[in-house]
Amino acid sequence: MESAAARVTGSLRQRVLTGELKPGEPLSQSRVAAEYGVSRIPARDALQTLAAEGLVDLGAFTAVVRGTSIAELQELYELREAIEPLVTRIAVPNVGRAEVAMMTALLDEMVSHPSAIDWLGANARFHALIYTRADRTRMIELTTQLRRLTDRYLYLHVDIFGETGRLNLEHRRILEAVETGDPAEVAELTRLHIAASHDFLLRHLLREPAPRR
Amino acid sequence: MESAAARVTGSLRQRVLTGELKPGEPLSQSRVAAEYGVSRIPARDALQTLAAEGLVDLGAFTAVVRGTSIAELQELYELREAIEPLVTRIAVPNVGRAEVAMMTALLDEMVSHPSAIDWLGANARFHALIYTRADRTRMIELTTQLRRLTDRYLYLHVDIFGETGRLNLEHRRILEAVETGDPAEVAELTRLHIAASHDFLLRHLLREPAPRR
DNA sequence: ATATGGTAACCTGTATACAGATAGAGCCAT
DNA sequence: ATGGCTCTATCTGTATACAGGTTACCATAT
Repeated sequence: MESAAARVTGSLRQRVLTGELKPGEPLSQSRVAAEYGVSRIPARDALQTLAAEGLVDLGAFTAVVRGTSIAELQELYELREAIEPLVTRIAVPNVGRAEVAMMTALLDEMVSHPSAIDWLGANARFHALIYTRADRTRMIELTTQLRRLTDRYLYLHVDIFGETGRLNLEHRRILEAVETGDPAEVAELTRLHIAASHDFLLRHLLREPAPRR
Repeated sequence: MESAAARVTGSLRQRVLTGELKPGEPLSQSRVAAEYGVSRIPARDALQTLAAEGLVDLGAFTAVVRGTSIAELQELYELREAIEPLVTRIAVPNVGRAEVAMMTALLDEMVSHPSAIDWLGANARFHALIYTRADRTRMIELTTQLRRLTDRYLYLHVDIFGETGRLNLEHRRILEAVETGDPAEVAELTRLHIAASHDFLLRHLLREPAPRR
């Protein structure tokens, strides 16, 4: 069974990620509680969880949907570029046929032009299939969290579909290197893959009017 | 003013870190609440916070003080070795005389043989003085958290004082490189500093009977 | 027009109360 | 004696209630 708090957390997370709840929007415990038909306690739990994930700010007065900034984006990508290649290097020797098969399927799924949310989901699962085999619980948790936060920038500021071609190609290269079984090569491709997304986002953000609040 | 939840969180954190609360010890909301003379809600908040920090496990039935393992230690140090040199490289160009002066004072403090808890505190502040100047909120937060978790292993399993000589020397080298203003050099010295602590802990842990639960 | 003070609406932190879930002790059958 | 079952202690999740604190607005004074 799923607790009310978990349900609210999951729903709010989606709504913040997709931009339905906009940066700066206040999320009071009472209103969240009323909206989901629960009491304030699970609403409060959900907001605390999301705050720990970095999706909302827990101000003194009321919680607000966290804003975005180029400085934060920079920081998030610096972390991803440091950690994901590390996990990759550790994981690749343990990646077997089962994972390769599933990654191939996910690659097809991404090529078949799904919605943005589905594409990003498949993308996350693609990389997760490698990372899981590193057997590093905390690293994987951290990676998931960082990826969620950067994906938010994609949702909010960018139309992905100009780039899926390049991204699909990079994924194919990564998959090939996985099959070859060269950890350092996969790690380096992963780093480049992340750096490319960073550049891509940066180009779009610098073109936008002003960082939304 | 400090909320009841914050007070409980801080106190429990100390008690878990120093080993007064041992790995595996159950922490029920009710007992924590009773012990601190508060209601269950702030106790619950405190346990959630500590769970997010990785100091307790939030099982289905009751929260328990998180255990230690060589695998987790490995993972924590891998992360620290990846992130702290990165923050260092970014921060060093912004470190000024004020920081160097304070770091010198902290170094003296550490040389003067304080208690383990004070030594570790000064040590944390020493490195934090560099990191702060990187202006990377999330990285610093993450670094703080990782350091706390590894410090716990020092408290639980090791008597530091065999090693303070080496550690003080490494700190002095780091400080010198900071004064010279060579980011790459400070970053590398930091990485080695962390790796040395990892090795040190590992040697002691492998000598112990069994990983405590 | 601008500054000031008071008030109402809203929000959080915390306490208390209740229902459902879980673990462990003891009992029963084999 | 042992395996399984039931019962009770305890625990968590959630609802509701209350006591401050904060914000914003409006009326009033300058």
